[in-house]
Amino acid sequence: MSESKADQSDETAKPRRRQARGERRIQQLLDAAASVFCRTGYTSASTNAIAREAGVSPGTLYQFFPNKEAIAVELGERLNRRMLETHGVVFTLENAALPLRELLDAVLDPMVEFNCANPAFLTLLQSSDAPGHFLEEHAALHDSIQDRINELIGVRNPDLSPERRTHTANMAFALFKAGLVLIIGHEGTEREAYIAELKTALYGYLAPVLGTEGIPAQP
Amino acid sequence: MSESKADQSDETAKPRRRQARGERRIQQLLDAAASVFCRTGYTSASTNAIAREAGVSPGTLYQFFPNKEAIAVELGERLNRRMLETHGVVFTLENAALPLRELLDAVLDPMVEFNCANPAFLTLLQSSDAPGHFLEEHAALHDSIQDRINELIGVRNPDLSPERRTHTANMAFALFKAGLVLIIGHEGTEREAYIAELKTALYGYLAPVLGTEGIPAQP
DNA sequence: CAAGAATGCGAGCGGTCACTCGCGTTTGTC
DNA sequence: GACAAACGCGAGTGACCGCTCGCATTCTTG
Repeated sequence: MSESKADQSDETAKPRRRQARGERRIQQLLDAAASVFCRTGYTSASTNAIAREAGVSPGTLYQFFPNKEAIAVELGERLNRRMLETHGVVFTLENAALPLRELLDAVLDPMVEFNCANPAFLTLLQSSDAPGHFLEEHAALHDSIQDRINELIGVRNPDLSPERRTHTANMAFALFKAGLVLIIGHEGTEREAYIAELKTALYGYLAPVLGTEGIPAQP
Repeated sequence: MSESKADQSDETAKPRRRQARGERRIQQLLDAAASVFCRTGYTSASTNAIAREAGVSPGTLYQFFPNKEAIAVELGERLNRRMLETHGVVFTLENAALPLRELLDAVLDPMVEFNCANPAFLTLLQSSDAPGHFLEEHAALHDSIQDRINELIGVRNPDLSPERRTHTANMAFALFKAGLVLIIGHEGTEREAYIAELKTALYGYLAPVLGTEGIPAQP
């Protein structure tokens, strides 16, 4: 899935040459899948419904994905990749040194915006049903974000024990996801209100651990 | 599907006389359902699996429940009823007047204990898939808890605008559920640690709104 | 252009699931 | 004991779902 054209050393001779049309179809199908997953969740989403939403036949769908699970995995990977691009901008050392209030703005605003624009990401992160291998991918998604938070806390407060740091990172992420559900579930000024509430909550939780002041630049 | 021979006026014409054996079966089936729902989620749980777990045949299951949805609804109602008994003890005026730290202990400890003992409750609260009517029941469950929180905030800080109070109650409940997921997902000292983290988070969030001090008794 | 590969289709296959039905067993009531 | 109602069974039914297959169409390449 990941390596499309690289002749990898060992296995999987993949002589599949995609045409531009094919890449376009894949994108259509993933967009449709995101829409259907959001509406019904992973398990209840039927591949026929995804194909219909994409305006293609079931057979065409299986031209590009070996099975239903692969659709969710590929969608998750793509969203995660785009999320990590946001991460790269967001979890920087400069941001980590900011006063807490500004740090939260700098981290949360892009994250919230991304998730409002791509609600499927939250859906995949939350989906607790789903069979076997999908759960592993799910966990990987989770950890990849978790690590960033963990790292940021470590930079900001190096004296914290690793256990407390992990607990704090886990809880902070969980609180963030909980807030996201409310945020995505509302619109307009209501949404803005919940964004503010989420920041308040995280500020109150993290202030004692990370301090409210910024960190001066190191020599 | 729904009511086959219902005289619809208001009451359900229910000439069904249950024997003690039947009530016992119903409890067995609900226990089995709780177990299966927890393991696989609502959608992926099959009625055959529930019947097997309860040690009865599929036909017997349908002697007591008209369809799969009704099982989840009845289970939700029973758990909610038991939860409300806990609520009654927990959301009292005396508790509302306590210093915030103790208020959180008084409210959260029983709630956490209940949810650890009945993980199906969280599963039903979280289940985002599930078809039509189940979602209404789900929302009702949700609101019934939400109202209690709303009320407690109102008693504690009557000057808060209704909108802010609702936002605060929603967010507090969301944070609680997020913490519960972590708590139920761990055991032993890890679990204790996350309980402490959840209390810290809620304290940090609620302190500016509710105040940290207790409220003296009114004349 | 010709040939082969990639794309596209949709009826249909095997399987699972929610739910039913006919019939046998237990229980309560007179 | 007699009768009806509640309980219990499990093979079976229809619907849906993931996925396949044979065949038609479109693109790339030489």
